[in-house]
Amino acid sequence: MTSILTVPTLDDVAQEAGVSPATVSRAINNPDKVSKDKVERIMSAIDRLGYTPNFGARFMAAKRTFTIGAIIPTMENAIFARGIQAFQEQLRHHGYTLLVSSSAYDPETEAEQVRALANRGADGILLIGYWRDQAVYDYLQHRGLPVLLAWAFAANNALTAIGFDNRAAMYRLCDLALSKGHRDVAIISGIVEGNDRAANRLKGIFERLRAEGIDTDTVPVIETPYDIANGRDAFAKIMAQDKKPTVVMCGNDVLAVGAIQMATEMGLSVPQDISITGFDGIELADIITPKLTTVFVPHADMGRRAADEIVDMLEHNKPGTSQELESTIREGGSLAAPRGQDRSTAQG
Amino acid sequence: MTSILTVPTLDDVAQEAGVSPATVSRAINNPDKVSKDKVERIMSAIDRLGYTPNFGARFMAAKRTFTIGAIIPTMENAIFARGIQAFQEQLRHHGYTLLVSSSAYDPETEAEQVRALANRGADGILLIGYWRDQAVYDYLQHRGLPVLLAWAFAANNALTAIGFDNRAAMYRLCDLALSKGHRDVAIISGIVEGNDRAANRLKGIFERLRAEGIDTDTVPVIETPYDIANGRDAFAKIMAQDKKPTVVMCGNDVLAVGAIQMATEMGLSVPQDISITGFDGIELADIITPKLTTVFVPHADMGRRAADEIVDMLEHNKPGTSQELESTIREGGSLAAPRGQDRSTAQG
DNA sequence: TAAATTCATGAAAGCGCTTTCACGATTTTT
DNA sequence: AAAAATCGTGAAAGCGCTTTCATGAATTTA
Repeated sequence: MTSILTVPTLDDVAQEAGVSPATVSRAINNPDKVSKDKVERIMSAIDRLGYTPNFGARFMAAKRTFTIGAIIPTMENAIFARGIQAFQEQLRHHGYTLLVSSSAYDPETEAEQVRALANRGADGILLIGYWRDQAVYDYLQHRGLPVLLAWAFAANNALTAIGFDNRAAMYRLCDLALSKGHRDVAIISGIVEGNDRAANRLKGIFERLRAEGIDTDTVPVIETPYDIANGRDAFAKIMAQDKKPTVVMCGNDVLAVGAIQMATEMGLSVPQDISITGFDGIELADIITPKLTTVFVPHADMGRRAADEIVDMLEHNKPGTSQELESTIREGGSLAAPRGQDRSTAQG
Repeated sequence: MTSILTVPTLDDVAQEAGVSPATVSRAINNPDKVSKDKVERIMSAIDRLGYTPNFGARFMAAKRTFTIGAIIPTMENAIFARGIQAFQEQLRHHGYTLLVSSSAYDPETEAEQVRALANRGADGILLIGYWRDQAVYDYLQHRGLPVLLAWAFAANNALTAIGFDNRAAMYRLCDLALSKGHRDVAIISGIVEGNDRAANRLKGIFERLRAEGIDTDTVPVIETPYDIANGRDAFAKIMAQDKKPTVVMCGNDVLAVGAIQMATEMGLSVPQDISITGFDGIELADIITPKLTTVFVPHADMGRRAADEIVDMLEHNKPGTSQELESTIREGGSLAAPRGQDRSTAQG
């Protein structure tokens, strides 16, 4: 047993191995710059002492931490939990550590956390989506910190991003709804302000509806934070109005699940009485009855690729290349032709 | 605009404010030890320069980081995601930062991450459950790092823990099943090795069954990692055997959801043909049809309390006091009297 | 009013590491 | 065999902060 509460330092290792501290440092970081026998002696000394390098000191001296910071809106949504889990695992393979924090969708908190991560020596930062105060991007650039954006992809944006086109995906889903014969659409959207993903999903629906000649000003839209309970409330509110929709398109699966629950409780059967769609393709979508018709996004894959990409950016000190991922529509059964409408002849 | 890629240091602030670095440091950490006017001058200099203290340097000099490390098995299970989210938020209120990593239920990974967190200067560490190599505890003690355990509570254990009694909770749930008339029980358990929560849940069932005079050696038990797909497979396997149970008790909700899905696919209706129970009380439990009869655990509350407790331990440098939380049974409808058994006269 | 405290401040040491520079020993080249 | 290049190593500086210690000024006590 070693002495109590004395953490061995690099100098201790040097002494134990009978070499200079410089050599120990090299043995750890550049073993090929040190003679075989000394490396061995040093390694055994390290084992004997139970030495592990002090992170703070290392950071101070080397300015590198092999740490990536990530700020996500919340861990409570499975899409981020899964994506970040994959991100972390892949990062580990590259020898990097992940520092996560969640901003609870609050821009101020996010900005603060960006600073915190920078000061903790994050070598690079992963953020969700594009929209945020320019000051944040300025700060990051000022500190020379590479940023990678995830969960979104916009073709003509200079920032490196890895994700999918929320607008196009929702456009396609809306297209599917129209093709089944729906013309009366209502929307339960996430909060759009400061959230380009939510905004683009909404935009995707609107664009498709307009292309169909539908006046989007008459389309009921409820904007509410992503939460099952909010999905329930919003659905109830929508169905309380005079003009009832035949399909309710939701900004994500969480809202859609709430909507389905409420529909069921109201005695409406989905999709016979009302169709409901989601977005994300999380587990919930597959467990609810009926299964959700939703946009499936490869979250874990995105996390993995994001890890590869940001490490690549760091190691080669290059800007990074954006990647667009495929999202696919998964038909679960919550979307069908509206009442009195034959699926095969679907056309308004 | 400040110069490119030059992060301001404390010395820069000192110069800008016309005071010594020592005074700046004091103004930041002990403002009452510095004259009013200088504090003001320093603060404005800090703002002007956009200074934020370097974490590594601070850690080196002060040996405190106001950082808590947490290692959870996985972020993919909502129980940890929610608990940790609450833990982090509460920690933030206390002025602490959270560093999370997940071990994927691998003891080696966990041990490694404990070291990593220690070297990053975590002031304290949160771990899940009791069971792990004594070497980990020794290491932690050697480094003088306070540990708090969560998601488990054992009355006569010296380690500070905040959680609930998995064994007793499962005992009660099993009791409920027996009281409905079930005698033929099968179990889908999580992997028990190295997981005291899983082990105790299993133990709780066994104890209750033995108290009823049931030979637990004849009870089918499948041990499998927590995963919906595994729950499905396990259920199928159980129902493929000659002796069919009337109730399948699952180690957590995730397994139970898989079991229900498979039961439904096999054409069995739950709970008429077969009863299924869960554990945890996550969202999924409420969304599946039928809703799960499960043990509800106040995960977010546990996270919040854990934050309070570990901060208290740190600030007052005291051992900390364990807290037992209440878990409650929530009847969802997936557990009912077995076929041909009247609920009111339930008795085998 | 003189002596004793208290207070605000700065100089400087040191936290544990990496890395530049210098140097002698070894190897390669001519 | 001499000159040039390469290699392994150690001394020492420095990263950005906190904190002890010393000092002179302001305040309190006797």
